[in-house]
Amino acid sequence: MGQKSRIFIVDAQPIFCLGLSRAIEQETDLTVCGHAANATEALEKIEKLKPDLVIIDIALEASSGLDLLKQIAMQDSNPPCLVCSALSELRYAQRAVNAGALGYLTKQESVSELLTAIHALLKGSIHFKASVATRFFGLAGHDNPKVAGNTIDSLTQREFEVFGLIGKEYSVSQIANALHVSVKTIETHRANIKEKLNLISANELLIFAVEWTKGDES
Amino acid sequence: MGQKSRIFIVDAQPIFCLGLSRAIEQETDLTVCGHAANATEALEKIEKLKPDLVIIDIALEASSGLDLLKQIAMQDSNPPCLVCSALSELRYAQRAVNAGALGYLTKQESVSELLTAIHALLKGSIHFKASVATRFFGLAGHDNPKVAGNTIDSLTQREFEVFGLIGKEYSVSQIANALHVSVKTIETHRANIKEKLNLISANELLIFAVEWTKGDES
DNA sequence: TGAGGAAATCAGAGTTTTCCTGATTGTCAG
DNA sequence: CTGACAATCAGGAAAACTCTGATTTCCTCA
Repeated sequence: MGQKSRIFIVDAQPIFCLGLSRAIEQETDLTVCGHAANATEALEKIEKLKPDLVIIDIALEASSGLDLLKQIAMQDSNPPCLVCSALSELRYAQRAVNAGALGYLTKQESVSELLTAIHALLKGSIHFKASVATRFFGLAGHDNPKVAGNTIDSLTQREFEVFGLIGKEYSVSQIANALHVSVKTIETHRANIKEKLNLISANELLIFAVEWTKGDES
Repeated sequence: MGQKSRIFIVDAQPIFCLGLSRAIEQETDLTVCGHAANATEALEKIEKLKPDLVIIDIALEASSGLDLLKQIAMQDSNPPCLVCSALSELRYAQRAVNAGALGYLTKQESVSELLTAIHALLKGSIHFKASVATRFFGLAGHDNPKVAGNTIDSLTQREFEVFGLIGKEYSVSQIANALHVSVKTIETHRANIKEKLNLISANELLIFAVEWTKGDES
């Protein structure tokens, strides 16, 4: 087999990083070529080291891993990226994919599952849980019309405003008041947003909006 | 020195567990005597193994690490417990202390910081960040009554169950169904929970509960 | 031992939100 | 000028929320 595949890790938790490194180094065909705890450090080192795969957490310090994913995608060497996060894949997998990730793994997953995902991405395929795949990509069924197009980006200007206010925990009536329109209008916007984001209940929408708003500034 | 101090790990993330083990085993005076991913498994093994120290995550699968802390405190051998969680210490440290923890470490902390905390607890002292200590225990000042007062710990058994289900995004009727009681009962519980946690709206309650429960889901 | 309190259960009634079904107006591209 | 899309709004039924109560059971403690 000769050459080992070189993996770069981006994670803000040193202890988790250590575990990840050990799990990878146990494999005969894999090695860790470096790691970083934040986006800027990661971009520099990835540019220089040109790894075969990047494992990246969404929750970094001072920035979102989603932004980092987009920036990596714009680099000359564009290595496949596997997201490994404690955050629920039902809420983040699709955003990760839109940012350029080819796989999503929760930190609750076992070491063997991790290695399976790594090898899948190195062979050029993708890795997601079945639950995520069926819900967002319609892989279980047959036809998948609008598919992955349903993200924040597909929201209209007004819908995005409403979405932002939901994320700030505004009630429907408060939003209507803030935007000087009818409550009914806001209800329609909310329904459209849910449709576009594949969200089922109002509670899901609230949580998604709050998390999105939070992960965007901190 | 002879005997190594034996440490038991309770964490639902296998990869993090691995990192923790490696960090501990690197020390000449420490060893890992076992680990568990959930509360029941942890209680059994701790009873049997009688470790010198337990490192425990708050976000376990299907149950809270806080309950586990309380149950450990009721065992014959009552080993010191160090909480190591991704959740903010400003928000959860006090609850951990009330449940019996002697230290709180975030997963963002370095390996050396981890080892410092472990050695502190093994020597019989406690380990908290200065920011936590001053805020909750008044160590900078003088008097400390019951501090911040309204926490999760003030919830009754039933209220806590409801709180947990809210965090799993159950609707009111779903909770009523799951617990085999009237919707009205759940509404009362929710009102009481809001009162105790100083939450104003149902949305606030939902978000707080989800934040709390985060990590338990898959 | 019995009075008080906390926990858990539920009801009535009014308000708000949710979730369907629609509809109207304007804008802009082909 | 037509069709697609964005933004606005309505009606109505069901669910959830909020408030003010009430009952029962169980435990404590004076």
